[in-house]
Amino acid sequence: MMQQKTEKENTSEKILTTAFECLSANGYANVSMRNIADGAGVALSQLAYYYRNKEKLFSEVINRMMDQYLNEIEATLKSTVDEKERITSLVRYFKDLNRNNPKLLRLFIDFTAQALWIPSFRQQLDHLFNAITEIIRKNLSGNAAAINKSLHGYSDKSIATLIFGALFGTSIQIILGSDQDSAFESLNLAENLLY
Amino acid sequence: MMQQKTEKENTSEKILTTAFECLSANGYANVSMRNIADGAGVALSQLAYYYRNKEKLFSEVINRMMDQYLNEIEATLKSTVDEKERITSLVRYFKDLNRNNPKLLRLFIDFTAQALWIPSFRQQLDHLFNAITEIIRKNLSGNAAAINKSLHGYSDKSIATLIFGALFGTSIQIILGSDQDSAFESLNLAENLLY
DNA sequence: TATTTGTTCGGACGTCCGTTCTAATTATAT
DNA sequence: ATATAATTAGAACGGACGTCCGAACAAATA
Repeated sequence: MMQQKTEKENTSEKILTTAFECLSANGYANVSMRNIADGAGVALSQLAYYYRNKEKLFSEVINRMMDQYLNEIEATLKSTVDEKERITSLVRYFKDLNRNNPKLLRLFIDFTAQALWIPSFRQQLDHLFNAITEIIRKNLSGNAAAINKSLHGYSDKSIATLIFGALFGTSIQIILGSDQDSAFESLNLAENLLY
Repeated sequence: MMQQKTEKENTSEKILTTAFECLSANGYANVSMRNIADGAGVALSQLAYYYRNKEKLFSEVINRMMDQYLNEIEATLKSTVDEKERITSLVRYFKDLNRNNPKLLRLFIDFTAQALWIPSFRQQLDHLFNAITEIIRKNLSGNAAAINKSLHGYSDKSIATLIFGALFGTSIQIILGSDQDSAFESLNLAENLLY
């Protein structure tokens, strides 16, 4: 029946959104399956029923976030007509993330650390890194030329990796540092440098 | 007596070095006090005797590393006579870390994630971030001038934060990515960009 | 030697964890 | 209505965890 099917989707979905909230607020190691079950208002065994185990559940949370935000990034870039401004708008997207969505950044930083020790997470994160740097690489256009004017022999991929590294590394300092405003200025600096 | 004092230092020291090995190999969440006690060949209760609890023990491990490597960095920079080369040699130091001391980088990445949830770790990491960016800031000399030739209004601190962010973020990609060599090229690129 | 002080040890406590199992309930199909 | 499958709830399992305690031991003092 329709009713039952939507109920089911609601249950699995509620688990997933609750898992995101718990994980982004407390981190993978500090969140138990019981926390999530209680938060979602479902029985503990439901988590295993829909997602098998904790690792797969977290993996699914990350997958959702990856899909959503990679699409957002691509959409943002496509809507930027001036090619030279595309990298700039990407930096702006990162600034928005820091300002308005620190939960997501915390989730990804925590996931990054987990990926050090859990092979399946590592593979998933590698995919994310490649997707992001590939997006950057495709939108370098003018920037790469400017860089290669003075330096030679560096691939677009290396440039993209460095740019993403700067954005990611600076975001970590913003999230964790004591004077976040000062660190945030570094993203403004990055935006101007890349224009 | 002398004998007894060195014995004591040996025990506490053995715990500390074993803790470093365990933590850099498996991460804070995956290492138990029993693992460390077994690895060091001492009784479990010795860990509490010398370091009170797990959090303090890890904190002490990090403190040691901070002292050691901050000193190494300062020494490296002081031995670089040409002022314009100092940032370059700092990037080289980071490259060495990626090549020869991935254990340490893993430890710091894991510690960074823990700092998201544990206040005392966060404070400690903030201190480390400030120390590193301050070192970079003091040694900018020519670089800042070059940047400020085209851009105005950005403090040396912002520049230093961005540089460290780039080094840290790129290192994370090197440690976790599947093609590490390609990511490593980004550090070479950073070195050339900053010269 | 007797006493005090600093170490070391093994073990136990209570708690929380992820996972699994069984029984009950509900929906679907015959 | 009855049988079959899907879904739910709750309890229980075995294990690992950080922490704590009291006894045993060694060293230093006097």
